[in-house]
Amino acid sequence: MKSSTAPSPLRGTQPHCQTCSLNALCLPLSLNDNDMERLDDIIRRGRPIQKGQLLFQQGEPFQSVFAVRTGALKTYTLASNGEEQITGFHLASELVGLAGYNNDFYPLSAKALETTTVCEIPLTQLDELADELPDLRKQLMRTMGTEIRHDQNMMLLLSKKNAEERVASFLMDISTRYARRGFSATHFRLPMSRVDISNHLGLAVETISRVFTRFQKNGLIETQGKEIILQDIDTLNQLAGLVSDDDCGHSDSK
Amino acid sequence: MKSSTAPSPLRGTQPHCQTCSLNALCLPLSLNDNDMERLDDIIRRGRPIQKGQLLFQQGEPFQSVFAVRTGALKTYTLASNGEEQITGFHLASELVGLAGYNNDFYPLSAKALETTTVCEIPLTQLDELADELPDLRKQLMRTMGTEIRHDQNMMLLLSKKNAEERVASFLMDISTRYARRGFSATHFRLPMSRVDISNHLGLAVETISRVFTRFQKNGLIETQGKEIILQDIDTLNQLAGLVSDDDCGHSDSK
DNA sequence: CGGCTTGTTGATAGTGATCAAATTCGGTGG
DNA sequence: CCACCGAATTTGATCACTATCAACAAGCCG
Repeated sequence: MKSSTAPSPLRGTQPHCQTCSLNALCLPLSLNDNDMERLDDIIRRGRPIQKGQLLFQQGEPFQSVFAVRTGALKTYTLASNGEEQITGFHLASELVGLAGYNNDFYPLSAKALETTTVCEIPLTQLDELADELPDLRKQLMRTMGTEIRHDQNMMLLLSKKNAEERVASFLMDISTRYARRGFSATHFRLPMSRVDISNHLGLAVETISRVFTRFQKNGLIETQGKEIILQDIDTLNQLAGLVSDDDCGHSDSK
Repeated sequence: MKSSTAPSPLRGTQPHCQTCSLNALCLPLSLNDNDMERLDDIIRRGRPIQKGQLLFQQGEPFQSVFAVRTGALKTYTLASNGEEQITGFHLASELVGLAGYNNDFYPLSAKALETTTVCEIPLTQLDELADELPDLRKQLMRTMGTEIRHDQNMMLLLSKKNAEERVASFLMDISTRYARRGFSATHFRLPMSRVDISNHLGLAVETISRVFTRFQKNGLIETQGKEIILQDIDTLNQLAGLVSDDDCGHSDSK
């Protein structure tokens, strides 16, 4: 049995899944103590990644999956003409890289939006463990299923929503994810730049800026640089036409 | 060992994975004979679905995953305002429904584009089998990974490409998938309507129609209703800015 | 053959992109 | 602590792509 002899959160201290405050949200979710320890054994914790640094790059050999411990990442794909599309932002406890499963090479790149620490999970070992721990297998597939639903919601957003609806959807998405982590759902800091937001939402930067100011004039939000306060969640939700990520529109409709 | 006593393709004949011409593309891929038989045992083959019929509907209890045997399906999600976004078309051998994994309810609907037969795989049994057959588990995860990459390519298309590029991408995607099934890559029949295409690509029907005629004038394609001939694949590919679904942009770029 | 759905073509308009410029922010060094 | 520089953001003016509206043609099926 491992003992955590160093309770101080100093750099160099190796944390473990068992004591990680995120284990109820992260991959260990639903694993029993024994299984969690086996997962913990294959995880590598490296030094922090600085803002702007790449965690992995499209085309590199696909070797590991990552879980964000602190900080935030963006993942993006490159079109052959060089244009990039940000496919997602990843906050603490979220898994990055599973999109590449079945590929010898990463099909996307991941870059740190701020100083970020991650747990690295080597693919070969994760793969072996997935065959031995049914709960882990299920959790991996659940994570992939969630990713698919998220991406399909993004397709809907990109193909059917106008600029205001996109921004509202985006804000509510981030809000929900912060709330799930125990942070305020109405007052938070956006870790990404306006350019990143515009890229992700398929809009021009200028449009993001204009919608933000319009929302502010209408009393929906309050912004101060990257700090943001959601003042009228109901209207934002309505604008977003949002269906929360988990109920997937299951309702009495029709 | 099962024997196929009825070689005639009459209705009512129950085919099996072992003898299915699609087993090299479908879920049984990479399973050995023994494993394939166990998978085959849990599969149900029902009567054909007629054009326009629903295979399952968003919000219904999530009970089964399906593999298309013949025909074609579209899957789509509904926004809360009722607008629908077609997230994908599914041809023979392709799996439908995995996007809902981890959900108690289907997060999307599936409708037949033409008379279609499917293999139904009950989720609980598939789930059990996935824990017993490592190859099946890997294949399921590969399928989900492919779906994620496909959806992320769609995000790029919807957010960065103009009308002509979208249509070219679409045509090349369909072409590639037919070719993989042994059909012509240049001469095929689109199973979906123009409206479906426009919805999927985030364009108006009229725009689809106009791009088709423009392509025809420029000698890129030849159309006759749903029949289509690709006459200049190189230019189409270039327009698509396409990166084939499997190499995911791995190249010497940069 | 007639009614209805699907697809095509034309004219116009609107949303958001693009170009240009001003302003603020963030970090750095004096 | 403040001045300064480059980057990020905001604001304004104009343009373009594609949506929308309208009408027509062509399949499709009873």
